[in-house]
Amino acid sequence: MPTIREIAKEAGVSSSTVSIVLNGKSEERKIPQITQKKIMDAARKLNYHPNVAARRLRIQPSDNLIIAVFWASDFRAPMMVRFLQGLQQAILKSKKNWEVIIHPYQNNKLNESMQALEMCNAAVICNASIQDMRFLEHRSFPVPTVLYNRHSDKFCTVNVDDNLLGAIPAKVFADRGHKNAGLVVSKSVFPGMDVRVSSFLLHAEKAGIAVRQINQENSMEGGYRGGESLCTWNPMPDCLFCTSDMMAIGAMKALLRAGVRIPEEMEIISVGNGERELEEYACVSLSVVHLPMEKMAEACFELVLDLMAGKVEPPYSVELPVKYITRDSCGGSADQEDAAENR
Amino acid sequence: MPTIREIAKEAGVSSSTVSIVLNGKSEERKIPQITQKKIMDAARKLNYHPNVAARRLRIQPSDNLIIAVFWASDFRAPMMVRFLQGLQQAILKSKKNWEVIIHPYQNNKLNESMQALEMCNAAVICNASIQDMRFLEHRSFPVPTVLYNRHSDKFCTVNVDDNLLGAIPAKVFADRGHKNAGLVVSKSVFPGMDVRVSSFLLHAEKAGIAVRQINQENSMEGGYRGGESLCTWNPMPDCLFCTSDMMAIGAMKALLRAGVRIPEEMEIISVGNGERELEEYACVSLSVVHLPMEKMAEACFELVLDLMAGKVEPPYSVELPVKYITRDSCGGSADQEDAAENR
DNA sequence: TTGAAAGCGCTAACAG
DNA sequence: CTGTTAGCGCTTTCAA
Repeated sequence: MPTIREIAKEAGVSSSTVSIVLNGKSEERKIPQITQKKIMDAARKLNYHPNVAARRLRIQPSDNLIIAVFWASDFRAPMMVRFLQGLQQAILKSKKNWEVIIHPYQNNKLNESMQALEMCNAAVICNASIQDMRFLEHRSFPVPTVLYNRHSDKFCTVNVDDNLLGAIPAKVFADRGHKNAGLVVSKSVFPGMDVRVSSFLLHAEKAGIAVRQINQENSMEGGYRGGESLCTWNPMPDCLFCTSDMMAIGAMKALLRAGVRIPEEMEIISVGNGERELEEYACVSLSVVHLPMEKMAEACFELVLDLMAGKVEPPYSVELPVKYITRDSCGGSADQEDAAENR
Repeated sequence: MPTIREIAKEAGVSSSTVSIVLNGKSEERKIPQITQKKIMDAARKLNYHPNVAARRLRIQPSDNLIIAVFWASDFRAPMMVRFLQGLQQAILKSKKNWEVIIHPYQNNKLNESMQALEMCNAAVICNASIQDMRFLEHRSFPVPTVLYNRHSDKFCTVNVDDNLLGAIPAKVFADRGHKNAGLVVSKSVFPGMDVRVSSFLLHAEKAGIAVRQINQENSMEGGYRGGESLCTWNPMPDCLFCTSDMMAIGAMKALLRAGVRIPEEMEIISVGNGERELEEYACVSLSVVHLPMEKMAEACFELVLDLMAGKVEPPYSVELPVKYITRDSCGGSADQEDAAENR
């Protein structure tokens, strides 16, 4: 990367003149057109880009702190919104001046994004894949860092009980007398997901519920395909557990379209990882095991603060409770009539 | 903000020792516990936070460029996801090393977030309110900047034709013989929204369509309330235009619950500002005037590149076409049977 | 109208 | 084990 001095040499002027021109202050400093042009040409020729760190160091602006959130820019991107909301809340509560920057990264390529770490005062790393985790464990970190929804014996982390996330729906289905469950899952991208699934399978088995599993993409379309294949089974299951809201909504659409009545003929529970409204305003409002992402974000932030204050030493893990939210798609306490009308 | 040197003075050591300890390299450099403790205590006492710009300047890591996206962290947050996808696409195409950081900011408080501008090589500012725009117009910018979905005679901008966004649904309704329309809108947060609404009103009037307007919050809940009040009208409208997907989906739920058949008794068109799947997998798939956010993001990025290469001078505006997407909620070319089944 | 020089806060090489 | 020192790239006086 060329510096301002190289531009100066190329243009045959001093570096301060270059700085003036490049910052658009030619007028007030009365730099003649010819000089300006020489400089601009040189800058273009050398493909100059200002070094932002140097500029900032010099300008030395505000004294607020920067927290970076690393988030995978794949199918999980939509969930960033809930996390962000929680984080903003926590920051407001703290009454301190924190700026948030979100750094989207490619799955398995967290290592390529690490330069951003060096420009912040604290970091929360989310969605790390197994490979990304391996990278993280082997790296020394210049800033206080918290991991979201992962386990580590090097970092501070914030988690939920993945076992419960699978056990609760199994128990609800058992309590409601179901014996034949469908399970629509997406490809596991971190160990916790496997835990959820195997926990569901385990508790279903214990309760004498037969389970058949469908693997699909984590999207409404994937869920729709899952729902379609569910319809071809004989006998059809009488209940369905999906590991994401997206898939549940897709599956619901496929089932309704095939004439399956929800919840009368098929009760559905999902892992509540999407926006609340998405669940509430689904064709049939969706019963979920709520993943408290906003609360988790708050916990991440508090952990960062504690880490910085030396109140906590890594590794230290916070685990938040999950809760089952009953809506129309399974056990809806509200009027079943409404649910029927909604089909 | 205290510096490393102040810590050093406080602890009675040199600044390099402080640097070593604070970077967790005490072991390899064999700094004794006592010294470590002195330093840590001093740092804590003075509430030390490293200056990230200085660190970065020194470390001088990768040579990739940083583009910052400023996005309002309110009800518009979910739309960030689509923008981001488009941006990532554009970056991939460019074959250059760009890192994206998203900087969420509070509506009307863009000015407080501007320090982030100084740490990036380019910026796209989105969702600026009128007040934010006023601030922007009066400020000189150190980095190439593009405005998303706004008009300016200072900046480069990327837009759609807001007139069309209102005119198209009016025309579709007219062509389909409707005479009585509902209009659910959220509070205007930038002039373009007013243009969309007044354009719809204008073209509806021209076509002899009576319109009644409901103002609601931009959310599914707001849409639901809008749908509820629609049901109380006499006569009920036979078509509905919503200025956002969220509201349309909420309204649809209210209407279906009230027993209104969609599209037979009520055709719905929305401004397609949400995720495609959300529209496709709504109870009745949603016809929309598609807002090409991904394409707009790409255009923003290309404009940034052109700006940096000197191929373009601000102000320069790019306008992208919008297109009407027919789905079941209005004129669904597909089988009406399916639509009926979905109720 | 332009250049020389100081210095932002930090890290790392090297010297003690 | 710890301190001295150079310098990252930039902006901004101040002097010429």
